[in-house]
Amino acid sequence: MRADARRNRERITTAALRLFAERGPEVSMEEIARAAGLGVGTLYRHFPDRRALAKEIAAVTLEDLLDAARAAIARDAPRWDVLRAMVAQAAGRPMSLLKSLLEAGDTETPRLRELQDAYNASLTEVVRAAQDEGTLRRDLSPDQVMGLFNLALCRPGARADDAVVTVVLDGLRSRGDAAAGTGQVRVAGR
Amino acid sequence: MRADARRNRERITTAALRLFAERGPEVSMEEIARAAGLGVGTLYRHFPDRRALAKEIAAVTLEDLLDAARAAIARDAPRWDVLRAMVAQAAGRPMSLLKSLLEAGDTETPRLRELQDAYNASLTEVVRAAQDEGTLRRDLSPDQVMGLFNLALCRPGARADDAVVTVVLDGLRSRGDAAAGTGQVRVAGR
Amino acid sequence: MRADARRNRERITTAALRLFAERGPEVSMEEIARAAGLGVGTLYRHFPDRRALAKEIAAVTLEDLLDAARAAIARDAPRWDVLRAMVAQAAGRPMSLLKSLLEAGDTETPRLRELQDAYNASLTEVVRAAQDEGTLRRDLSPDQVMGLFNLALCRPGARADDAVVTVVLDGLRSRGDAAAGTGQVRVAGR
Amino acid sequence: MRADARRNRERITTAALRLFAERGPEVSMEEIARAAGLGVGTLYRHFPDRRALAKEIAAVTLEDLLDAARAAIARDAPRWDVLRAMVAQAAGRPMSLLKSLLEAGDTETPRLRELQDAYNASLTEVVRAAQDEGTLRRDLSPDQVMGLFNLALCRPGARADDAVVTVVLDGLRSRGDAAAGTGQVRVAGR
DNA sequence: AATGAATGAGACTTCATTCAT
DNA sequence: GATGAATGAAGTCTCATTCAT
Repeated sequence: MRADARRNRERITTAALRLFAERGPEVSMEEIARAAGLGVGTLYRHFPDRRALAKEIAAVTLEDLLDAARAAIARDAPRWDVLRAMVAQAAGRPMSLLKSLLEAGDTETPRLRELQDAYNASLTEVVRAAQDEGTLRRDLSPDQVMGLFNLALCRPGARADDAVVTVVLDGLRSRGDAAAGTGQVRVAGR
Repeated sequence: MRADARRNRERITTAALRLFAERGPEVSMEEIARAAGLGVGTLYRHFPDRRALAKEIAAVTLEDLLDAARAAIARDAPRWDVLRAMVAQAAGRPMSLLKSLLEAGDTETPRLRELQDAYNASLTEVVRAAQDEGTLRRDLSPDQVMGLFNLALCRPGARADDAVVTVVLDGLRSRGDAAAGTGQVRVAGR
Repeated sequence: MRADARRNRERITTAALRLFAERGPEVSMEEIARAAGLGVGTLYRHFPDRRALAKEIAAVTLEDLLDAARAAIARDAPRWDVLRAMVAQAAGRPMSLLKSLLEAGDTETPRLRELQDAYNASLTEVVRAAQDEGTLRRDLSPDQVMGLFNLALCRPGARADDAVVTVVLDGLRSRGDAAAGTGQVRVAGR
Repeated sequence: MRADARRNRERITTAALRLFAERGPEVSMEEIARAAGLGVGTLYRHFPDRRALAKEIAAVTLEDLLDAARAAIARDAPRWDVLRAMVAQAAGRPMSLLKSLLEAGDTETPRLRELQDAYNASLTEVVRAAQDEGTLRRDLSPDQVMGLFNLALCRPGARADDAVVTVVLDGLRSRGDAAAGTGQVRVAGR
């Protein structure tokens, strides 16, 4: 691939990443192209159709999250903190895109599936460990935890420390844990 | 209104209620008509435009929720249980429609506004009482609680006792409360 | 035909006459029915379709005009005055409907055709006589005079003595005629 | 703008100009597109909506008329002849479109408004001068003259020398003028 | 027979996708 | 290879016409 082609592809994914994150999964192709400073034609040269672009963005996002997750996992810290880090990482990403792709249930995209599997595997690992260390409640499967993360983060303007995330994290905390619920939600005047 | 017209109006609202709940606020008029076993024209005879239908469905939903909320409030039970009942009532309703209408910010529909205000008032009342009785965490405003409910329930297939709702409710529970977190999430195989 | 049926038919034609005259040939069937205080169904019972109603209104109008024309013709007055009377009669009638039907060129409606023929015959008679008496310019066919009348009158709010009618009549006046152009147009401030 | 785009835009305006002139202001976008040999989408790329197309056609028409009017005004000829030239220019143009836009009363389109004002100014100038030179009857305001022109020309197939135009012009001629009414209408067999 | 509800074709418009330049 | 113009299917809405009550 030529240098300019690579540059264009990059511009597209950057623009799409931002727009999908800021405005949800329904942004028009025209708009993405405009934000990338390119014509639609170029967009379609790089991605055969809208789904392909969406999947690419999803994949890139998952790769990033996976890298960050692995880094967090490698650290010598309570698994609960690793979980929190994974949530923090996901804030500001196009999670609603991930979710809508997941809901659409596309079984034919190996790369995406692999990434999802890998991410799920990492998450599962952390979830199990956190459950073992007694910080994460035991009655949830990793998938369900994933669902809750998605939920907490699939909002425009989601931040890692806002009320929703805090409450969800507290809800995930093990009940027997005395240290639970130390996070305080800032009461905002709407 | 003639018997057949009433019957058809009912069919329309039933179909719309279901489709908006199952598939979100973007279902097409054509599809709603089809689901009701009617032509599009009939839809438009009963509701001048898409917004009107959406508002009607929203209003009906809010009325139901409000009735149920008032009934629950009237009962002699812990306010926490009232909150739970309100959440339970909302499951399976077109909450995402409510949300999108709220976001669209239509100030010109008195009935809807009144219902929203009344519902908010009820919720606020319960929230404050639950915070007073020490079951609901004190660092959240009623609006934030509302936001969390919306979040927990604006999903296709949301159920009153699924993992998401359970975790969110637990996250809302006051930390000092020894009885907290008794609810068990069923571990589902995805 | 029963008495109430006749009454309804009358209501319809009255309403249609007025609406076609005031608002042109595009009024909706619904609106005509409403103005008549009836349901659309009743309208369609009396007139198989929109064209039929339009033709009926056109026919009624032509009949009226024809009666008035014949009365005027019978009088002992200059033929020019008869012409003017015919124009005056036509003001406030649904002339644009007549025109649009004429343009649509429906050859299959005997009654309408007969009426048009009869009216044309009367007009032709008057036109020829006026041309003979030297008041109407000689370079126009009766059809063209008819066209000009239509033109002068196919306006919402056309009145028998407004600027347009005056100018058209003056333009029709024979040039050699010393008495021509006595009519003064009121200069309106728009 | 690319060559093909310009060509297509031209095709659209040409087709629209013709259809609006021949069939009035209500032609469908579909039909205009078909007449231009293009898809509807292309129409909408060039003109955001129906009104925009209509305004463009109106503006182009007014520009043409204004140019021709100014050229005629600049000539050393009786103002009456200038008036006639202005009428002649307008024949075959989509005057009914102009009229309907005027009636719709769009105050938000500066260009169109300027053109209308400029054209009205030119016409007013010529009308006053013709009244001063004694050829145009004095009992009409420029607006009324404009109204008569519209009337004479808002017909499908209006031609500069047909019976209607001739009669209207003769009706506008000053009565004291001995030379009046020299124009002969061709008697058509319709 | 009267009513007005139901129908569906057609109008306007948007946007994912294809294709000429 | 890039561009943005062209396409047409699909969505919302209207209205002439049909039909159940």
